[in-house]
Amino acid sequence: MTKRNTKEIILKKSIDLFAEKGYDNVSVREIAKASSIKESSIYNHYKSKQQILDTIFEYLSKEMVVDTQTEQEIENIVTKDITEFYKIGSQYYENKLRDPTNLKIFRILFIELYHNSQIKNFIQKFLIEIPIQGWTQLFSQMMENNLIRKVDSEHLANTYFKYGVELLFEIFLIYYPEDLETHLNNFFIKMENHMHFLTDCLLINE
Amino acid sequence: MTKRNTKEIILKKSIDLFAEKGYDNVSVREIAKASSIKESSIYNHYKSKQQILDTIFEYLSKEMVVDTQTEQEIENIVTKDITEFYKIGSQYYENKLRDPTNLKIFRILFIELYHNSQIKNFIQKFLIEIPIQGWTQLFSQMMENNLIRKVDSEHLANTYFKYGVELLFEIFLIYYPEDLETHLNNFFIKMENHMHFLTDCLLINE
DNA sequence: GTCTATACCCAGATAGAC
DNA sequence: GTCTATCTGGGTATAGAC
Repeated sequence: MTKRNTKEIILKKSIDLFAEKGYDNVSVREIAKASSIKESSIYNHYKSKQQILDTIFEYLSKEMVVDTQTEQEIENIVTKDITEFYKIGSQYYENKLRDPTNLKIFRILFIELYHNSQIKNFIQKFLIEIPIQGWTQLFSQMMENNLIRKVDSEHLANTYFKYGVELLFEIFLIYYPEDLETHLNNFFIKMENHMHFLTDCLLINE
Repeated sequence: MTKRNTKEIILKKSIDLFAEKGYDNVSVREIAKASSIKESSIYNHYKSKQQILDTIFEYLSKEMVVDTQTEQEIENIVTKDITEFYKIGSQYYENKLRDPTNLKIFRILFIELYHNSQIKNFIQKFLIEIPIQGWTQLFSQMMENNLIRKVDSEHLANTYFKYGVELLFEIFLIYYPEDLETHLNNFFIKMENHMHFLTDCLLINE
């Protein structure tokens, strides 16, 4: 049974530790100890501490790819129901955030954000540009379908989604890891309430 | 002229360096070099690196105190003009954010937030609780004055202000220090636009 | 109050035996 | 592939002369 996959254990334990204390505040010695291995052995699997971090980001990048099924769903919205719109638009993020490993990696992203341009690009893309674009599209459709009044759809998308991003900053930078499950559940509830609040404000008066 | 206030120079240079690279990534050696002094001399003014950081936070805490004049102004709103409401409500934050030293210290706060409970409390208080409370009060007044439709004023406050906090996270964690001036100017413009967007959505139909 | 010199510790990483 | 042993560098902080 040489099948004790050391390389993967090192990765898992690194994710745990980086998420808890930040990359800089975790030593290779700690990772080694957590992995029940000697420091030097780590270098048989990763050429440096940095490479462990790179591997983690690589993993997440693959995770975040928008599958073609979701893309299709967004394209094919013909329903007239706001709830249906909401479900389709939020499903993608909910799937990603419900995964425990992803959560830890997100925590790492938020911690290291300030001095890592790779992360900056990632966050800008996946937490700002893509979502705002998607929600703008969805709100535009709602307006065309006369579900809500016609206003600046991009500003509406920002109003909706930046609220959520702020909540994520709170969760990952302030509350983590306390009551993570609870905060996350509240997050989804709040986002749905927020959507209702906004669409209520924009109801068509007939 | 023994009036070359070393203690203050050390503090200023520390603020610069911590804001640039984060507390952990700045060494006492660096601070000494930037202050044109030897490492050991720093310990004549501060008993540890940590104490320099404490002094910085102490400074900001004094800065952020709400003066009684502002409090009075908020109490005494009798005007019927939305713009006037907005000015009074946002003046306090604008004053704080226009100061270059405060900006650097805010950057430090955002960087160190994830592992410093002192900062967590500070941010929760000054960037979440107090503002939301203040804006809730202001929106309530607007509703009583029939300037906008009656909706959940606290949710409206969150909708308004969390948008701004998210922008601050972007500015201090992603864009800093590039085009800081520009981003800050845009921030104030965006916040005013956002206010108009929300109040427009809630205009009374007569 | 500032200096030189240094103590002491822990970081990341490597060499080479098994 | 894992170990022991060790290198090198940089970190915070102190002692004691001037």
